Amino acid sequence: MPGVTSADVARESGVSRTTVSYVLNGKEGVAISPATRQRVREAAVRLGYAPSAAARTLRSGRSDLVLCVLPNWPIGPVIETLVDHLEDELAERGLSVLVHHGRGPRPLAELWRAVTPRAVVALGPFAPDDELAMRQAGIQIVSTATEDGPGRRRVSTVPQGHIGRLQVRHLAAAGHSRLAYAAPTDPRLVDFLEGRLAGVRNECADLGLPEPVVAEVDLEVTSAVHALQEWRDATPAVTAVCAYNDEVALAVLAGLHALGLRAPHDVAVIGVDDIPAARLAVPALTTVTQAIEAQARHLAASVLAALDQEAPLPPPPGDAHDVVVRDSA
Amino acid sequence: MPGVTSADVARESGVSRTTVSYVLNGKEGVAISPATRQRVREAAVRLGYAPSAAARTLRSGRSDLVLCVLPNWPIGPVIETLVDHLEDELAERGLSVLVHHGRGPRPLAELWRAVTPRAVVALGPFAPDDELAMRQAGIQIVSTATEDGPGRRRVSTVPQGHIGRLQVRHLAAAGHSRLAYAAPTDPRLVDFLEGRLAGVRNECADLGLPEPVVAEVDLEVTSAVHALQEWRDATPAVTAVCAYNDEVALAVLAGLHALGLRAPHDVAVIGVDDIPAARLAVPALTTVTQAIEAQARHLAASVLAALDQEAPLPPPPGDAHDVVVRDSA
DNA sequence: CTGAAAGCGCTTACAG
DNA sequence: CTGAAAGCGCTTACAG
Repeated sequence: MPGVTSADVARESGVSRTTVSYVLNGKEGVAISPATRQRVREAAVRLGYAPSAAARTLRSGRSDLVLCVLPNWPIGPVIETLVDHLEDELAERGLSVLVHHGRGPRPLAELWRAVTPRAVVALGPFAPDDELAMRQAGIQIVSTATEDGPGRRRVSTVPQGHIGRLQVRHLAAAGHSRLAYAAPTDPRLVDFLEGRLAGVRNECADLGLPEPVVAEVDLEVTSAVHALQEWRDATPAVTAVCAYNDEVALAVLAGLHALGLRAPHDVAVIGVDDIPAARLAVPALTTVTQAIEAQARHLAASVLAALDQEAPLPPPPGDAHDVVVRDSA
Repeated sequence: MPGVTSADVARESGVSRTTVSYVLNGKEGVAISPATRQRVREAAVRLGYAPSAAARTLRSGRSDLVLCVLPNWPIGPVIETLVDHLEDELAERGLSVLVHHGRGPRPLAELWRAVTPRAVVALGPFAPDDELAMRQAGIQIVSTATEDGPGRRRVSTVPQGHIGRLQVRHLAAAGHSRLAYAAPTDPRLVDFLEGRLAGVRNECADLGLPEPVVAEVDLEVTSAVHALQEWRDATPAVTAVCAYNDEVALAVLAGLHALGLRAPHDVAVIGVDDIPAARLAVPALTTVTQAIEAQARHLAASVLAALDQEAPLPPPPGDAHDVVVRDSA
């Protein structure tokens, strides 16, 4: 039986729909006898009444949904954790988070129209068309993208460059001067790659180190072996590698092993993310972690600020990164 | 300006809302002059008209949304891929997939009421209350859970036991007879653990091998070292390990290395999932893969079948698993 | 203290 | 070929 309505509850408890609505929504300032309230609530429970969100949304013009649009790159445990925390944070404010894996060429339009979200959290860029249309529909957009569009609230841009700088700083402190960068081959990662690599280059420049040698490394041992040979042949030879992320770093480690070399003795390696496999690598992988919880909290606060209209944006989370020193560098 | 309505389009193009609706929805059987159709469509575009999903849902009682509820366990790349494929498949039928990370203690109720989905895909079990309520609301439930509730369409139950059997079969074929099982410590994985471990036990029994020795291994080297010592001290000593998944297998490999032992010479190891790090391990990890695309296709077909009412359930995907033989076993 | 009524935006019999 | 009207379920001024 799809559909117990407020009218059913009203009939069952002998009051009007108005009263049902007042009681169930805890409307302040309306004096309704405790007995009536009780009766209505019991009837609602007995009947298994659930208000229609569609009707509610139609009436009020807004839902309690936050749409989180994931970008077109591999998600991984970091984003997963971020989304989890975001859900927790927003749930406390009565907002439900729905995630859309924005892969493929499908337009977002159908989706956000279908859910009428209060806000959209974009964990990556999306089409300007979509963005404009959402704005027009009064949907708040909270974006981590780097560009600060017209009216867009730029928020907690994860400073990719900072990650690269941290890698270099750690390596330089350990006495390395000739660095390489192991870039991923997945084209979807290009935005992040550019940010992190720029950080690496800039930090090298600031420290007076030579330009890092860049090579692509996919998640195969042979690929890493090729890159390592190239790096070892450079003059002066590379002694340390910044990897785009832990998986790429794992590949470099595997390549090292295949060549009979050892980290950090022959070549030091540092990754990014601290995935579970990082501490299990041989040698255990030194890596840069991201303070995901802090970022999630900030993201949640930004969403709330966007909804509370002119509330000020929360300050960005402090240094959200840290180096976990293990054995590989 | 939130809200261009069909009335605006009607006014702009000089027709009634009825006609607007007919034209924009491509209603068959109604003869509307091409000129009018054209005019309406242009007006809609010019005004940037977007039909209100809330109104539509209220009217028709159903949306084009499929809610995918993720369970309370760590997601990982396998589920991620599954969801991606599911989205692609269903998008082709005009259905949008929304994912909810069903973690934490929050009830699902608010959520599914808020989106009024056509169907809910449950990648894990959920509370009987929620399930009953959804049924009553006319929402189709497609579940991969093992129990076949009243009226629930059980679907593509991923045969966890089969995974365990494959692991044992591979190890036995390589000449191992005394096996161990490396179980994860995350309590959220207990359902899967039980299924896989039962498969391991049953296959051992069927093959006439002794009971496998079970120990918990978390994602730390020390934990794996302890387990390995226990296994090596058993009589007869363990010569091969089935790991719950690749991450646990990686931990066992790390433990082996810490003890100065080698796989598969001293102890063979086989995982499950074929995560990217598996092929990068030293030695490269032998593992069981799941044919995710086939499972996603089947899941999508099941959803479609559930919506098309009495359409027959698609046949379950064939043997959806395979052993990827690398160096560790 | 409580109810009748309007209206959110849409679709769809039903009349012309 | 096209329009007036009803109704999906809700909330909320406005009257009593």
